[in-house]
Amino acid sequence: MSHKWVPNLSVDCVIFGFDADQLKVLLVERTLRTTDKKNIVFSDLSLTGYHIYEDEDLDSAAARIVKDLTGLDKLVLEQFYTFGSLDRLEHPNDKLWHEQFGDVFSHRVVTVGYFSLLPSTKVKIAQKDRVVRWYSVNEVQNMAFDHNQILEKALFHLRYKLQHDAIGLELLPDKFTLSQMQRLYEAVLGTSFDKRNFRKKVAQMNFVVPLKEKQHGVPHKPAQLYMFSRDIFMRTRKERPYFI
Amino acid sequence: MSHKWVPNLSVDCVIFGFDADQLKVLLVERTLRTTDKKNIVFSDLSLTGYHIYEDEDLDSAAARIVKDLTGLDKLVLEQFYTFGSLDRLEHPNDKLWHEQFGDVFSHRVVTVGYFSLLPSTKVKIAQKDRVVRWYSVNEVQNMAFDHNQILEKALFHLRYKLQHDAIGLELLPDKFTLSQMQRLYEAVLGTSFDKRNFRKKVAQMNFVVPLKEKQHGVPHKPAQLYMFSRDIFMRTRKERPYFI
DNA sequence: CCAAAAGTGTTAGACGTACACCCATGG
DNA sequence: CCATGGGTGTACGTCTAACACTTTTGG
Repeated sequence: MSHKWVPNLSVDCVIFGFDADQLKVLLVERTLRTTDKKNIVFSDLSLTGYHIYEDEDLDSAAARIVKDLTGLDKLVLEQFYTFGSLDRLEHPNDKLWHEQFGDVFSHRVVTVGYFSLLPSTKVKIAQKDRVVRWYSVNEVQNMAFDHNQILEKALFHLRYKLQHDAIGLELLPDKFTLSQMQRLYEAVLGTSFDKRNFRKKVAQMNFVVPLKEKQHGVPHKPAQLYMFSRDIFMRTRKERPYFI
Repeated sequence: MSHKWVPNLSVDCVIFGFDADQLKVLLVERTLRTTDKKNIVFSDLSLTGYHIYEDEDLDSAAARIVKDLTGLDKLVLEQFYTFGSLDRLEHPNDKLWHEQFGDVFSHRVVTVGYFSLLPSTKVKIAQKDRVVRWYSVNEVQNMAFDHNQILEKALFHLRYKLQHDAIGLELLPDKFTLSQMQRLYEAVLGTSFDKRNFRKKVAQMNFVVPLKEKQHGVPHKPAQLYMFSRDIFMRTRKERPYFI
């Protein structure tokens, strides 16, 4: 791997996570300081992205970026849209930011958007030099570059995938309860479901498998735990597309 | 417009058309001749694409390419996927083709795929220097570069759009019969529908509007003509997603 | 024994699917 | 009058949506 990057091509990854009852997204703080490093000019948030390398294809670049940030590989990672407006890096803050690098980014950069799903509890974020945190998707505003737009489009695709591919199960921990699953669907789709009807639907999804195990130490009736069988899902996905 | 193109970024347009009962795609002949121009080294087919210009965004590049080829603007034109494998231009024929241009394309080119829909009868193809024709999507094989793969992915998106956005109506002429519409859906989705059930569905789509007009000069009972009201479609699309 | 979330069935209406015959026209 | 595609209704089964109470645990 040469690590010589292509100046006008990047990949941005929208890493979604789910935690208790909120849909989260993993973001990096971008802080511009004065040259003496004493004062902050501005500070905002950006998606995790980087230029692609000359000898690396798009999917690998996305996988590398996610791996570097979370330490995880083998995530669901899917390309959803490519952004190439002429003005995508033209906000005043973005220009200041680029000046820091001697203006090497002055031309238009086309970025390929990928999204990734994982239970937010799975991640040990190990970054010394950058502040990386989970943010609730509802609370993020005024991100760097055109990243609000990219997040918006990623959300749209996530909602679609959740309804057509049942892929949202990637956002849950390995063992989960049906209530957690329902809260995930409600958080992502922004609706609410009837508990009984939701469970009837799930009962038809034979890739959601009950375990011989229940919750422990909860101050109420312990719930049945389930797992997602990727295997059964792959074998039966064609017979029937599942919707909630 | 500077017309200085970006060497590692292109747009490829998959232009779908529908004609009687076949789904077609507009392709360009790519013929490599020996330097004395007397003999043909090889000849195959490619999608219509070109590099983007430095001062042009992706959507505009796609619109320009379609306009140059068909003379039409204001088409449905939608980005569907971006292709950036390292080996996408590595087939022996593709290498020979590039050598013709003194190898300027020797690095990896990332291409953004767009698809476009129109009734194939609407197009007057006006190209002196290139052979451009409609081909049935079922009959095309061994296209240039990775264009088979791009067409495959475009087809997938077309099928999806047809079922979820009723956008396939763009493929029909301004006035059409319900049988034509049914043949379109059958050709694109590769299935067949019961005539009565299909018509019941269409009856629920209030953006498919009956005209005060019938077919003329057909050797059978003349069919009611319909039009697609983009206006009604836009106003009602949120209330209910339509599927066939 | 209280609070908290888990778990469970029925009914009415909408929708999907299967199926066969008569109609209007041009030649 | 024949060939061709246009046009129509019904019945059955499945899916959706609305709705309320009992259970099990920890504190």
